[in-house]
Amino acid sequence: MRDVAALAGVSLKTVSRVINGEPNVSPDTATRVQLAAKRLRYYPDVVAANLARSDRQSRSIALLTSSVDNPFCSAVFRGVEEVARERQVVVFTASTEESPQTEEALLTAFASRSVDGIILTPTSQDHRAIFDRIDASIPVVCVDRYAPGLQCDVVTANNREAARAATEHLLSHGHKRVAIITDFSTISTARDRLQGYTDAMAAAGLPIEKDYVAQDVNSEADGMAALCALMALPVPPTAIFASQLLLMVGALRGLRQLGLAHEVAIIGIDDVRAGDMIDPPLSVMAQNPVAIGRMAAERLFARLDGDDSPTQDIVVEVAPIFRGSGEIPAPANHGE
Amino acid sequence: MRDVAALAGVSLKTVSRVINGEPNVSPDTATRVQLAAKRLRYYPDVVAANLARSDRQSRSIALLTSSVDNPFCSAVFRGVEEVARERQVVVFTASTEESPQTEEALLTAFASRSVDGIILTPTSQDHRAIFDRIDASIPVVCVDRYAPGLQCDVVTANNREAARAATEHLLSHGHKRVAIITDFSTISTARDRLQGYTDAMAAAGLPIEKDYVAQDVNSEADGMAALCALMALPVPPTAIFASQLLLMVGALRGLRQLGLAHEVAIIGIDDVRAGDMIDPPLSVMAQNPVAIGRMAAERLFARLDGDDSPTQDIVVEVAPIFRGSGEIPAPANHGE
DNA sequence: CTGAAAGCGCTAACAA
DNA sequence: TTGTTAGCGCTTTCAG
Repeated sequence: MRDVAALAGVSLKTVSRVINGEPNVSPDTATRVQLAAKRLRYYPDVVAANLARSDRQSRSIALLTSSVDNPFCSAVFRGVEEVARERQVVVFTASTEESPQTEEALLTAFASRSVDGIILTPTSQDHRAIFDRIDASIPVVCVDRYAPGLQCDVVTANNREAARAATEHLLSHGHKRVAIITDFSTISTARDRLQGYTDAMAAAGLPIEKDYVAQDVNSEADGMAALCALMALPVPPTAIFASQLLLMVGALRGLRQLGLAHEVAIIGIDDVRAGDMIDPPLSVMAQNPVAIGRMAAERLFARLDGDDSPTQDIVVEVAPIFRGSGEIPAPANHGE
Repeated sequence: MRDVAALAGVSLKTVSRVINGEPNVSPDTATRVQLAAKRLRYYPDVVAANLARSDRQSRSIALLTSSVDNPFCSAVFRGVEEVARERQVVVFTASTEESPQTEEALLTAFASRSVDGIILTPTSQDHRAIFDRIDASIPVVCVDRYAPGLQCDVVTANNREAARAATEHLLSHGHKRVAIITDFSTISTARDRLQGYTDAMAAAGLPIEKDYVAQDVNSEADGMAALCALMALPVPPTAIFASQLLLMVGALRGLRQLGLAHEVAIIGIDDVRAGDMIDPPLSVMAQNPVAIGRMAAERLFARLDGDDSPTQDIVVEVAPIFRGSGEIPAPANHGE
């Protein structure tokens, strides 16, 4: 920058003005500076500029999800990226692996880099300690889940209702023995979905069999294992509600392996690529993760723009897609 | 930091020393500083620190892929993230959308943020202009594809061989009319795969029918459209090689819609989640995108560590997974 | 072992 | 319209 100023025969401040398109620069001074910058291949250092700038915006945000590799998370990322790009904001991304320690380390790392805001899929049960540090200064928006003790905007799917509708759908096909396979109960999403399942069962006057509730299942492999355990029960379920994409895939693989893929009904949450071509075609309650990501980013930018209204809980509806796997009827001799 | 120094009754430099764990600080001065830092909830600003530091490392890298939402890309990201995290380096990610303009804008944005290095899935055909700016200062590693005129480390799959093997596999099941559906020919990966297809056809003494080469197909929807066009030919192909994940899914959907999913053989590149449960089960040449991402990151960090050996071309082998869709034999009356 | 001064690349506030 | 001075939060250099 010094060199540019020298070559153009102006002061540093004038260069700064030209670079930033500030007014009050004579056109020919401006062109002289631009030429000099071009010749010297000068590009401003936005990091240094942001350090000096009084509003101290870094024009960067951080997105923390459970794994960048997870299709739901990367679709959320997609939505976030779209709105960030419109605002010329870049985004750091990292995976928490559902580990509170990793989450805290990442949060600290990004806060130290003075990101303007954070979009978080919270892992920890208690974020107080972390947010003692971040809270005041950096706006946070939670996405997909909320966190106890964390007062911030939240964007989630209507998990409870989606789970209720999914379960009810199974019940409407004559099933009475409906099992649920669900994620870590530390995750609000999993708790809400379990609640929706419970709601539907209660509404139908059916008891909740403890054996039919497979909790803390968190991977495709575990989903398959959980399914096998369910089917090995003395009185196995006739329908399965898999409360997460990976669990659905794992469970269905289990059913196929047991030769039950066309006997036992299964419905999941989140759509899978090519889910229509799977045998049997997947019935799912489809979230719209890109929209969820967009909304979270919009909320974050609103905060950055000075919105200090009370925190919002944005709930996004979930769309049923019934393709077959969830419409397998209960066996005729269901009376046992 | 000033406040910490004041509270601890020491100079700025001493605080800096304690924070960075530099030697030559008496233990009790150190604890005094640490206590003060804790009390004041002081956390260093790593951005400002990096600005002042002579080596000027930002401990950040950028990853540019076609879309963060693409399963191949996010798996690469996963690999990159794993090795970046080991080094306490954060990563910016962004999608180029296969647009050279977007790519250039992102490259400039990240260079202006002085990332230490860049991992890139190149879109442009000519990167000279961009790299005039970046080349000297910021190491770049290409991943998945290489770019003409770009002298840098590259990590790709063995695309040509994978395509050759896939095509040969179809030929070995008696097919003679084998079509290829492939991506933009500006993409090196697509060109190499087309070459592999050509290799296999030539080795079998078969001509390349222009009509059987569907190029510049770049989405699931377009893949389906391309498939339908192929099957509408007077003499349609009996086997399809889909040179990319999304194209395979689109093409298969087309076959299913035409009721030909069990008549026409199809083999793809890249595995799809639940590909084993699709009807028919997918035969694919599976890349290992996480490994590719890891290797790219390792190469980048080697450069950052001062490795100035000649640029490397790392080629990763592709693993065949034959599950059914690629083993459908040619029809008996294949004579004409 | 510790501190004072200078400066990283840039912008803010004010002056000319 | 332009330039000067100070300073962002930190590290460096060199002197104590």
